[in-house]
Amino acid sequence: MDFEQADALNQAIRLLSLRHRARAAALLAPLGLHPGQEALLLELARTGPMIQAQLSEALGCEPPSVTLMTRKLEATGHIRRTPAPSDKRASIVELTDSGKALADQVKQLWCALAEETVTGLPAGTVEVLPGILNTLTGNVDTRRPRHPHGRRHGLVAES
Amino acid sequence: MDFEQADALNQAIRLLSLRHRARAAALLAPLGLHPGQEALLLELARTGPMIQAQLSEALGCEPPSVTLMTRKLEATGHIRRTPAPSDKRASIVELTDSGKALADQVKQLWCALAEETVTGLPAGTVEVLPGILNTLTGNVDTRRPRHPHGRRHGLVAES
DNA sequence: ACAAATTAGTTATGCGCATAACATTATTCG
DNA sequence: CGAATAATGTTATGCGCATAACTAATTTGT
Repeated sequence: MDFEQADALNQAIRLLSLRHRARAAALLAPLGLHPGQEALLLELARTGPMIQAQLSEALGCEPPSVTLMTRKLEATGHIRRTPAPSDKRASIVELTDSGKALADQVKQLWCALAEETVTGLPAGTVEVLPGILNTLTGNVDTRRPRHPHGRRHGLVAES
Repeated sequence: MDFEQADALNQAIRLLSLRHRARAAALLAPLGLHPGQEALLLELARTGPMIQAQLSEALGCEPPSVTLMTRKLEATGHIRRTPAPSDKRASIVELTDSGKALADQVKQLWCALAEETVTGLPAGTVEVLPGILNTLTGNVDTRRPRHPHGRRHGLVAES
């Protein structure tokens, strides 16, 4: 691949990251949220109470980031952290009532943002887009074991 | 669009941002660069000496970000900032020799990263991918001129 | 059983990015 | 002209994200 093509691609990804995040920030600001925090709330809404290590895995960011994010969301009263009885190292994170309400609002915004994002795309593209993006992500994902040519989009839980 | 679809899309964009940036960081680290800085070097290599305001526009980030990034790249000796003779407010930014050499190395990495990123994509997808991503970016870009259509599809108006 | 290795979480630090408030210089216009 | 306005850049501050170094708790292996 020549540099022109490569640069167009990398630049496009970088710009999409910046603008999509900026747009998310603008939408989330009225709710008192910063971009990144919504993902944590949505994950808790989807999966229920969980350990920070699981959050780190689900969100795709490192434990220290989770520590700081949960601390701030706890300070604003949207989540609660309680020590896990079965493991004295771990702390269980869960949504408070205000956190649940906020997550519902985020869901609304999230739909609006997605629709805004894909406006004007060629027919049929919207359906395959998430798959394409996930393929790209998988290709550069260093934290999760690489499946060389594995065609299996495993819906199976890994042991 | 229902929440499942919207979430899949937004989440996919967020994760791609994180992982692509992380992969870029891993590739750039041996060169002593942090992700984001490579874009500045490449822009200077592409366009030649320019004002910080132009860099801000080209990179799609705000002037204070440019101030800090240029300061750090100047400290590491890769760029040079000289006062503009025609405009006492502005400062001209340009690559030093070491900066030019570094930019060339970045170009190599950038090609490798792009190829790695698009591995395994359906035939024909690679060619249209940058265009798709740019469409998405344009749809959520608040700093650029609004969509050519007068029609505003956004659900949240920013007065 | 107990030392070694792993795992959960935190603290410290640094970068890129943002907004807000500000100083300085250019430009526009009454 | 001179005053209002716009543009360039900086400082201060804050968030998300990262890595490195650390503590404390749990699991493993012999």
